[in-house]
Amino acid sequence: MVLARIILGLLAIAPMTGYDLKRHFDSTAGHFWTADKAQIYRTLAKLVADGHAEVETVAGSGAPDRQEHRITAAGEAALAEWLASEPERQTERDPFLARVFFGAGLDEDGLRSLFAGRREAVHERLARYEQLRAENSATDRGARLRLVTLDNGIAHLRTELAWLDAAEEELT
Amino acid sequence: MVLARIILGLLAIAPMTGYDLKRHFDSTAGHFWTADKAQIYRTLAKLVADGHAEVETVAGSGAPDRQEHRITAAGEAALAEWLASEPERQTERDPFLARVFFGAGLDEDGLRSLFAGRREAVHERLARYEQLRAENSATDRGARLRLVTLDNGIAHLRTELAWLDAAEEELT
DNA sequence: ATCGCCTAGTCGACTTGTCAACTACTGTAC
DNA sequence: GTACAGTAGTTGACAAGTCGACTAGGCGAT
Repeated sequence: MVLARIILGLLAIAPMTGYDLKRHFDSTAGHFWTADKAQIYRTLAKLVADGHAEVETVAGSGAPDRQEHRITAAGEAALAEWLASEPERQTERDPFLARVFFGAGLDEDGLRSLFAGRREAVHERLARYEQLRAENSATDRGARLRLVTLDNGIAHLRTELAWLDAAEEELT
Repeated sequence: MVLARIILGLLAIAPMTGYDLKRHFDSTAGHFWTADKAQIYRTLAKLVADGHAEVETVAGSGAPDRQEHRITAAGEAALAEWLASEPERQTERDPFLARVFFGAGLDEDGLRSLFAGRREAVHERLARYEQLRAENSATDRGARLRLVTLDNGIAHLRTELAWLDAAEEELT
């Protein structure tokens, strides 16, 4: 459900193919949602079946044909309805924290490498987000809202780094 | 897979019933994982089938019988193996941020109530975590590790509140 | 020329997670 | 005296997400 709405939201910004959507989930939308491409294509098919989107096959110039998906009026209504509805409650799920939680079953070295791996992953993500942040500017309200969610990701990654410092300090 | 390991980890701390596990996911483990009770009972059955846990029926005094699950040696080995294995990569999924991302489709009031709802939910969670934090002390390495993950949750919730302030400020 | 990568999309099998209903007993509040 | 909340567990139907393999053409490098 959420994925269908997010795709609808992306289609509302611009018509896209499943491939384009996948790239968005791997970059601009990656800080709040991810999706497998199989799932993306299936969801697109469902959106079309529900009349929330339309397909137009665009002949690819030197590339495969593109199935451009465009949001319909019904789709826009469904999106607006979702936005105004009660937010779904968040389910926290962090396998890294789970490992730390049970870290007693790990020796000092194992724990250290667990933290080191996390640190690296967070740094990588942070670099990507900051790059993205620098590439975009808040031209209108929509862009400003999108940037603000990116700032959320950046803030949390910085918090994670600070926590890593404190945690490693405390567990010495 | 992760849920099975987390349950194994909890059983390694103390033998438990599915009901006990559910309460843990709703409290002490809730900051890094949640689980539906149907899923918990099914996973427990799988752990028993795999020889990672054993069941013992304890007659309930005035209450229903309890199916106490105890980790086996094989289960402990599986848990240790998981802890030492490559961490699964994190999939960020936040429906609230998704809503903000597409917030252009919402009027000022809708956006305000979206933020207000989040703020309230975060406050509530933070209060729960801080309560938990105050109730527990770091007696040994295991307890220290568990508390440190709780601190992670607290740090992120505080960051979220700060971000909410900044975001609302910026979007005025 | 052949290998790997990018674009673009499809399919089947599978795992994981969610929802709602249902059984069954106890203790407490109204 | 009965309605509700808590303990304890089960089941079926679904929805959501993951993985790997497959087709198919184009482009650049070796």
